[in-house]
Amino acid sequence: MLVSTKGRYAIRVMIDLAEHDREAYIPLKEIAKRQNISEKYLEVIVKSLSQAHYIEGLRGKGGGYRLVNDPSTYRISDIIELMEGTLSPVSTIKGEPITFEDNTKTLWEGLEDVIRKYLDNITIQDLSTPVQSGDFYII
Amino acid sequence: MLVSTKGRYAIRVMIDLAEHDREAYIPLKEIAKRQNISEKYLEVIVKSLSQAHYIEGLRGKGGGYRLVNDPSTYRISDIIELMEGTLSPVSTIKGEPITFEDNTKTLWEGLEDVIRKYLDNITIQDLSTPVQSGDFYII
DNA sequence: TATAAACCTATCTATATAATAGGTTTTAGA
DNA sequence: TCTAAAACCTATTATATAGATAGGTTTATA
Repeated sequence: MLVSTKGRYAIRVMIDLAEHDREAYIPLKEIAKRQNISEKYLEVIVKSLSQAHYIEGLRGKGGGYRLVNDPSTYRISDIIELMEGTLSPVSTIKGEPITFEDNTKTLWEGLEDVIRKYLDNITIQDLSTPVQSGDFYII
Repeated sequence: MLVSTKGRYAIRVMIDLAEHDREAYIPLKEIAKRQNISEKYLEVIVKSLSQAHYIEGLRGKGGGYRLVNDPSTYRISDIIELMEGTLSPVSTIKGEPITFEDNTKTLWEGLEDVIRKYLDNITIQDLSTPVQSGDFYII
């Protein structure tokens, strides 16, 4: 498994935020309910997203989270790399890259390459249901 | 991590066999030494390869393992799928495919697709140092 | 008949995954 | 000014997976 629930849930949180009022702060409770993920586990995930300045939190009543930038600027590759620590398809030893035997070195490098190329070209915007111009919000 | 040591070592065993006398049976002990992998752990790996009829073993003195087919017929995708159980980049719950939220379903399917396409087109032969016509064997 | 090999079954340990628990701090609004 | 709602913080726990190891039995060959 290349992408664990942390990576997957992080993407869903970002999509959720992208699909709702970009100016407003959305409470985690709401996201948890919509995405059917425990609020406590989401806390773990948004912490990373927040520290990376992908999202920002506002404390206190009326608080929540919102995206820092436009959904089109968040590449899936970056989110996964943030959450998983790497995009490499093969294991590393104590954080150090493994020493590949020559024969398979290019195999794994090439694989990481196609994975990265694919995920580089997909953004949160691509995965978000666009807010229709006909939609209206109660602000 | 998409590919664990099981998948990686399996590929190395296959390459090792491809690079040596195709008719002869190569003892695991030799492969273990060359590849610097414990013989006991390799036993676990060759068991799967053997059950899948990718390689065949011969017991007793003078025995060992050899490839069943030509190196060009072994796709890396198949070997990894055999060893890891899946080529899917995301986790499954109790062996059942996870139910994806619609937004990201195509994301993960697309990712599995590019991974498979890449690995489908590489065979054990591609990773093996070809036996030169100038080389000679003592048979 | 000794030796070398595959083959078999079980066990083990460390790490990563996936979460949960129980708080403290901050802020808005009644 | 108090209360509610929210983020934020630190620690713990359960389970699964990864990555092996141990100790044997069976089989074939020279």
